[in-house]
Amino acid sequence: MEKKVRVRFAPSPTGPLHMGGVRTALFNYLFARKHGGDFLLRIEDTDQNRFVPGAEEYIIESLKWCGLVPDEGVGFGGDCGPYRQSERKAMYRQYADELIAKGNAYYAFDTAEELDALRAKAEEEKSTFSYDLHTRGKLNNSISLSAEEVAQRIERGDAFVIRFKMPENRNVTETDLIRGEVTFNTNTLDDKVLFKSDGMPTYHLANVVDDHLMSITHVIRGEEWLPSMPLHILLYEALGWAETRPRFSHLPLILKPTGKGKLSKRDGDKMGFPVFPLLWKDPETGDVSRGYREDGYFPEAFVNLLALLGWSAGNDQELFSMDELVELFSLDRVVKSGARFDPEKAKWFNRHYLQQKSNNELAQLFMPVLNSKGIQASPEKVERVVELVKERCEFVNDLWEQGSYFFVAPENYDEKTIQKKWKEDTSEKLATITGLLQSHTDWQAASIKEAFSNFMNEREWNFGAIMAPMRLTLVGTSAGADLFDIIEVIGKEETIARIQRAIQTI
RNA sequence: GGCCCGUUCGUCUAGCGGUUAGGACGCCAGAUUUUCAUUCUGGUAGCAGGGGUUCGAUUCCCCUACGGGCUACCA
Repeated sequence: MEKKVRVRFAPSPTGPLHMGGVRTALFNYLFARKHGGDFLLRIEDTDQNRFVPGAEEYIIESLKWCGLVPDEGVGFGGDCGPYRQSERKAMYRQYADELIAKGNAYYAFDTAEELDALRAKAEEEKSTFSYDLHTRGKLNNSISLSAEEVAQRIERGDAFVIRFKMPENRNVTETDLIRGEVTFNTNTLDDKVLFKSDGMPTYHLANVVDDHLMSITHVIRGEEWLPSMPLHILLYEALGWAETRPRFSHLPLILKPTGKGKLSKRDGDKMGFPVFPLLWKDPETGDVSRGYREDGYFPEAFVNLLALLGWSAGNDQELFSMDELVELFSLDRVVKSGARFDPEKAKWFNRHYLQQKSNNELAQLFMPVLNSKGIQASPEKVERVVELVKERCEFVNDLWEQGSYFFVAPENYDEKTIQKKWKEDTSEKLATITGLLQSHTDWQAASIKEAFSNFMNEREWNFGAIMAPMRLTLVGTSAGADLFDIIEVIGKEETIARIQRAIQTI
């Protein structure tokens, strides 16, 4: 019988979740849903020094905003708890001890200072220090020291760590679900610390123990973990869990839009796009990092763009709902190479989703923006404005930039347009038109336009020559929605007032 | 330096031995629009290099180059 699929997203609460992290969560979520399995959230807070207050809450809120709600985990309940590693602290030591008993791990008493010195010395000699089969015999550990001394040191309360004893000259081969067969020779690997002197496990031990205890079937994580895969596989073996251990998949990294390396917080600041799902305020420095949500992205757009960063459906489709992603997702369609993030395309996704929204829905999102500008307007008017300007918008906030003139009169007029379009007789003609507007009663765009047209024809005035300056008086620039729609929406009084004001000003 | 992963238009990608190498973003041009934007149509641009294997390589293998990751008592 096939085991039920269980995957986990296991971030460390050391700061806000990066969009790469969200993508990892998304792929895990999609894989779980696709196979009718479970998606868990585990918090890997084994490093007490790097704990950042608020980070855990941020992670949970981010997942919720994206619609990636875990079936189990911190904040979501479940039978395999606790899901916070700091709360599982007590159970890790026994596994470390078991490894020592089996000869797969050993105590090491070397201090951080001693190891630092060794590393520094090696660097001077243009080599690298590695705690491995070549050096372990010369260092202070339960392999080099006598059993008595080891017992004595422990008795005495000397600080120690527990290290994995990397076996000699073994090829560890694994078929990564994304990358295919990958092989490592253990001679190139070092003796990683499994259990720290502060009583906490390291990532490696905790991760393997928890994945086993939580019956995780598939580990889907970033490529930065690929080098530690052999260690993890060896740990499963040493603990006797080889038969049930999970399969591995390593996702490609998300790279900077330009330049070298993986996407970082700095890139967002520098190039003006968010790298975090939600706005984040650093509790230490007070620095604020923008978020996709606060920048006006719709969660469905964010999810969609993330999904396409390293995955494709194998055809030309680029727009997917969450349901479609679940339906179509497959690990073997994940790309192997790193993906440069393109902020321009991100906007394009949002534009698409914005255009899909109903006028009513957008009006409701736009209303708070208006209110924040101190503008009160009827829902009907807001909806009408949305209808007229939404096609030129990418974000809800663009509605204001594109449609503010529906609510407030222009304060100044574009110089270039004045010079190009405002002729000697323009003021006079506009004044005449004011009269026409004054007497017009059927205040509908089409009707006004018709009246205008007739008026122009009678006088043999050039339609275009007068429309441009007229637009200028109402909008302040030569851009904007259909002129007669504007006239209709702002109303007779306001239209005339704006024209008159412009005549006086220009 | 060592280990591992990767390499198709500027960018994201399709391609899984025989294709005019397809799509999308961006960019450019034209059409529509009384303006701007939208929309539509068209265009620009790519298989890193060198060896093999094969009747035939973008596709398979090797080497080189380049890119990326890891190399902590961090995850």
